[in-house]
Amino acid sequence: MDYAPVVSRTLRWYAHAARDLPWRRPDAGPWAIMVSEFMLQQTPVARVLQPWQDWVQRWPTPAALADAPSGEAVRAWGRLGYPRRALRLHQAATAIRDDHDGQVPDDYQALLALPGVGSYTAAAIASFAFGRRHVVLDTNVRRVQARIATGIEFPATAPTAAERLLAEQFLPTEPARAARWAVASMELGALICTARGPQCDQCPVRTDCAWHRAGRPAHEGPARVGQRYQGTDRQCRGALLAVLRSSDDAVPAEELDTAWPDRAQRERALASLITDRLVVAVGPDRYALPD
DNA sequence: GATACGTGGAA
DNA sequence: TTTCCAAGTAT
Repeated sequence: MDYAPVVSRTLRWYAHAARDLPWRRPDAGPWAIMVSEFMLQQTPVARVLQPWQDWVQRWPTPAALADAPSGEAVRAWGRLGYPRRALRLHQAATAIRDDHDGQVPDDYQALLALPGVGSYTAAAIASFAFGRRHVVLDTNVRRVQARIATGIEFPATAPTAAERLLAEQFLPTEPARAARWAVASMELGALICTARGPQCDQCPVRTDCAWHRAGRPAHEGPARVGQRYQGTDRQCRGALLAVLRSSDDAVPAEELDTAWPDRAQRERALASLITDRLVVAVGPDRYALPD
């Protein structure tokens, strides 16, 4: 199948419809882009904008972040969620400072070796920051591909080998064009080809879309497993960490007690936070963010 | 491959 | 009010 027309139409659409996001501007370097990619993992753009500004201003280089205590990274992460990302970004910054002369690597494999960088993020940084040709397969692109090429409303739970092969067929040969396709196809998924209420009437490739041509058939198969939050260990961890973030000093255990009434769950969550190195025990029954 | 891992806004 | 889901990674 020749997807060149799909690529061309999408690039033409992106040229006028793209959002003006700060990490896409010419003055955003590889490090600023890398910070944005960490923050955007499972987190909407709207919630990332302010924390990203704060981070790149406070820590304009990987070395600047690496030289700060990891607990400060966790504190500055605020309520973005998944605070292990802050820790891994700090670890990645340390590796870049120590092993890459302070420069974000431009090579996919070197990026992939960094903590918190998986196949998506490595490809995204290589593509967006360095103009390299890579399949950038995020949730948006997967949904766009599923609809255009496969004719189904939603892709499988996890990326498959078939999806990667399909993505290769879309990817233009020329690196700069491939990089533009990567960001443009993500944008199409984020703005038009959305999970709920897709705007097919505004879609530049609706005539190329197998799902649209088929009359937008509803998704078959089991509904996705819902992710509960209320009452979970994750919520408990979040509550405990919020207390520690708000304090400049170590916090006595009694103060954590007030943040989560269930003792067994609280202790289990605290232990897991310590295992994850998001929290350290300092002195008898006192806890703090790590150094 | 399934599961754990935060948070908040929109439907 | 409940459910869905948002530029994933690590185990």
